[in-house]
Amino acid sequence: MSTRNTRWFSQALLPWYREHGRALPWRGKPDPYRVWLSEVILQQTRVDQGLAYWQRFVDRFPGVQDLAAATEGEVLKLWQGLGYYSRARNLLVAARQVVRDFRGTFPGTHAELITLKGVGDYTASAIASICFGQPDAVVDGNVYRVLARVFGIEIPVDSTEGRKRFKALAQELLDHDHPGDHNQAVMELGATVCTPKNVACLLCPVQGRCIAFASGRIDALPVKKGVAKTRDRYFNYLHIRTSNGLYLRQRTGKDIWQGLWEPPLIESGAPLTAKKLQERLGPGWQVRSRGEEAKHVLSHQVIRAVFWDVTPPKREKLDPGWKAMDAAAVRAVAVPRLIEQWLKRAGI
DNA sequence: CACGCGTGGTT
DNA sequence: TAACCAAGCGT
Repeated sequence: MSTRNTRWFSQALLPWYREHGRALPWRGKPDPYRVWLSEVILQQTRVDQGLAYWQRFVDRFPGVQDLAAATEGEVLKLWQGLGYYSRARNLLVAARQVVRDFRGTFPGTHAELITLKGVGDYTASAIASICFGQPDAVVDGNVYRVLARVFGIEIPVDSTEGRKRFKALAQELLDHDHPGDHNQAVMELGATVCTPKNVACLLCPVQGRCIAFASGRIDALPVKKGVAKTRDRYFNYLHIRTSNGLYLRQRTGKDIWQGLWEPPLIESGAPLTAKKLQERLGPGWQVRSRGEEAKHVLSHQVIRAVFWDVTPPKREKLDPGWKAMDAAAVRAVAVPRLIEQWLKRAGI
């Protein structure tokens, strides 16, 4: 049990936050449903990117019961373009958990909140502190950066030891009288002042006690072990359009874009020539033209996609998982950005 | 517990 | 440009 003085941190941060914190729509009167929605949307996502999505979800699903009654397809469609689609699938699962397990009312403790799918330690702490005044400190990327700099901590934040130490420090610093504002203040400082690059130390309320600032180590903190390298993948999409419409199929399995729709896909270990594709498809298929190539960069993959214009053999039984869709049907299903952009360019 | 999961902004 | 990073989570 540390007895060092930690009060100054919150005492400097809270007034700054109340004057400079952004007026985000879920602040003010914090309704757990709206806060939960914002927290899930903002996982690994910037406020600027997530804000419009939050508004769409609140408009379409004003309460957790409304969301619980939705289909996965509709939730994915509303989520389209935001990435990390497991968040959308888990969002629906969690909404149904709240209705079934908690009679439609969000639970108010960390232990109960964390039972919800897609709600981990961070999100449970955020909801518990912001909506229910519980003394649970949040630790996100902002908190790692702020604490590493202010306290001059060189332990890698992406290590088991680091996660443990930063969590303990954040909990020690937490203002128990204002846990929600305190948590949001640290994150807001990290998002707007104590940023990864272009740090605004001159505007920082704790500059006077910041070890990294005093020792000129702002750019060296926080320490990270490193990121996993990316792999290249080659996607050959089959553009098949008949009088029945455009053929799409839904992605399944553990791969990317689970639950989203795309044209029939042949993945290869290297770029494919028209002849090679023809061999893969088999007799009767016509490879009419090689469409544009699109480079799509994900966090751990680089996808090089080619859209091939092909015609299946007459009277050939196509894969039953391939669905012929008219324009309205295509617009109604969720597609990855890569496919969304192709559809747009192709005028579909 | 190390890894995989999207997209977009910034440098 | 390639690299880095963002209000993390599930497995």
